[in-house]
Amino acid sequence: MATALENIEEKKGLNFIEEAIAADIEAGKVKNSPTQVVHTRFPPEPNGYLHIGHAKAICMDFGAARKFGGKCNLRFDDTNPSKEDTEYVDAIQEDIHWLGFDWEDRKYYASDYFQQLWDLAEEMIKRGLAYVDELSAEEIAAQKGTPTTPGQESPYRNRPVEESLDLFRRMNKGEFAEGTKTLRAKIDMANPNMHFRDPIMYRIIDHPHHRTGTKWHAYPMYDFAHGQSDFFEGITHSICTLEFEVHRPLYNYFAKVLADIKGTTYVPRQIEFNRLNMTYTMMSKRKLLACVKEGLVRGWDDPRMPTLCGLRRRGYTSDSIHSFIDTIGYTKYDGMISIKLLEHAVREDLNKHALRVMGVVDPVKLTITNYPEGKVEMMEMENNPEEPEAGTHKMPFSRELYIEREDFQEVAEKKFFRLTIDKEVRLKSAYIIKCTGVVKDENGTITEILCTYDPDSKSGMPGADRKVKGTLHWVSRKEAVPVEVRLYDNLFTVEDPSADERDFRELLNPQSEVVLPCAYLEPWAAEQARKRVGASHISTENRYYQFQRIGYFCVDYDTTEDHIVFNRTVLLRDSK
RNA sequence: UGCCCCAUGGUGUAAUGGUAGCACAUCAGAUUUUGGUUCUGCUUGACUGGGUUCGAGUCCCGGUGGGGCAACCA
Repeated sequence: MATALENIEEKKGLNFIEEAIAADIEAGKVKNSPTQVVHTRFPPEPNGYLHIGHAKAICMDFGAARKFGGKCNLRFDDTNPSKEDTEYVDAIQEDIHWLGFDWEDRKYYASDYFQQLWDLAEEMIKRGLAYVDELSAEEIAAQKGTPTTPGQESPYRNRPVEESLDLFRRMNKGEFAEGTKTLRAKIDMANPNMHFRDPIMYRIIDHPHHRTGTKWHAYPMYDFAHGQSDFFEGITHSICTLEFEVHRPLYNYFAKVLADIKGTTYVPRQIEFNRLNMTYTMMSKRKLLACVKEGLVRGWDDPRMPTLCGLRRRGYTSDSIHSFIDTIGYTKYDGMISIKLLEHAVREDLNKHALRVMGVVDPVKLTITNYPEGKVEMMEMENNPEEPEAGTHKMPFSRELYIEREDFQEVAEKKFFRLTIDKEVRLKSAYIIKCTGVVKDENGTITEILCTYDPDSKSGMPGADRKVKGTLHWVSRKEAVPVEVRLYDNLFTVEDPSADERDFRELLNPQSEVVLPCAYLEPWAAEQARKRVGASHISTENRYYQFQRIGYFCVDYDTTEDHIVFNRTVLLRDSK
């Protein structure tokens, strides 16, 4: 049988966590664990939707298991019924699958372990390692001390074991009000690590639990649930973010207690990495929830949200998320990642796969005065120059077209090489045209551009080989399909919204979503988009397009047979 | 004024005591029927002071700077 280590093609390229795991394998620690393979877990709290930061954790947890031939469990960390809900449970599973990971038959809940946790707590009381406290939250906070001053012991700290046991059992019968009693670990009120100052293990919560209903009235705290759940599942490596670093000694303390009671030497190991911070983005679930609840965005899956469902709706592919995560890496340095890196990742992926179409977002009419009225030619266009096998499609060309308003300047600035009076420009996949004049309305706004075309310059003909400085995209006015286009930009106007002293609502970018109700799209693309009606949000068929020379766009879920909606995922790189 | 952690170009990340490399960004050029893509090139880096060593980005000590810890949240 191959050892787990041999499953790694190359030991190089491992990040520091994977190196630690490899070392544990080598040291025989993994073999000593219950399942004898590298066993990780992804432990979301079902109190919100997953965001790009969670994707980083998911790739770590599931990725490490995959890399070492081990397993990764999905475990919902549902120890606080007042915040959690099943709505989130379903969404979380969909997002993990979207990223290409699967927990097989290992979907667990911390609430699966409520009984085991309870029994463990009772055992700890019996061993004199825990006691029921009757101080209020304020009192506990007051006697906890501060990071620089030691705390004081609770007057209930040394009460008889039987008394604590009796009170603890009654805490769970609904006999006491919320906040009146807690179970505390008896450790050390003067410890320099605040987490050792008799941490609360259980508190009373009178709120039905999404899975256990009203069976329990006392619920375990994170510190007394997480590591223990890891232990029950035989987790070898419990990987989490840096803010849990100071919890690790307590994690180890509780693990040792449990191992002693069980009479084993196996204990799970917690390792921490830096969480993802990204410019112009906020990861706080609380604030993200506020954006949703206050209607500041279209919902959890608003294309501006950093949530996985939001990014998906925006047009980000699962592959692009993976490549982004790969490039940012895992370290213990708490830095800030530029959102440009994410955009680069999606451009790189979409460049390879998105179908090229013509869409005019801000149209102005263009008339080719020497082109026959009523004539329509079907021009052939490559679906994807990066992928010739993707084939071609046809689009109609006629006397009256729309081009992009910004592609014309009456008086061209120095580096402008698009359309201007008396100059030639190429209409992509069609003819070379020359501007002869413009028509303006009473306000001086251009309403029509007049051109002539060179009949010998049709794409593919020898006359088309002439060098012209610019190439424009266009659509035929009569055949073009009006579509709604939603242009997206950063949700926030400042690089680091969470560091700003202003309320995050004041930092929202008013231009983060600009809806253009009437952009024009070539008919073939509209036809493709209609195939998306009724498609699942996860499916990728016919979803991603490049509007040539503008950016990448994807069909939005709001699309119906007669109302097509596109989201702008990201602009093309622009070296103008 | 306690405890824990961190420090490599503008940003992020490699190296495992032996030539500081990669990606993104930036800038310049070539190619291009997308000002896209692709290709080429340039510029820019070890927080600081000691120590160990033939040799230190890497190990040790002291500073400095940053992050975390005082929810009955996770």
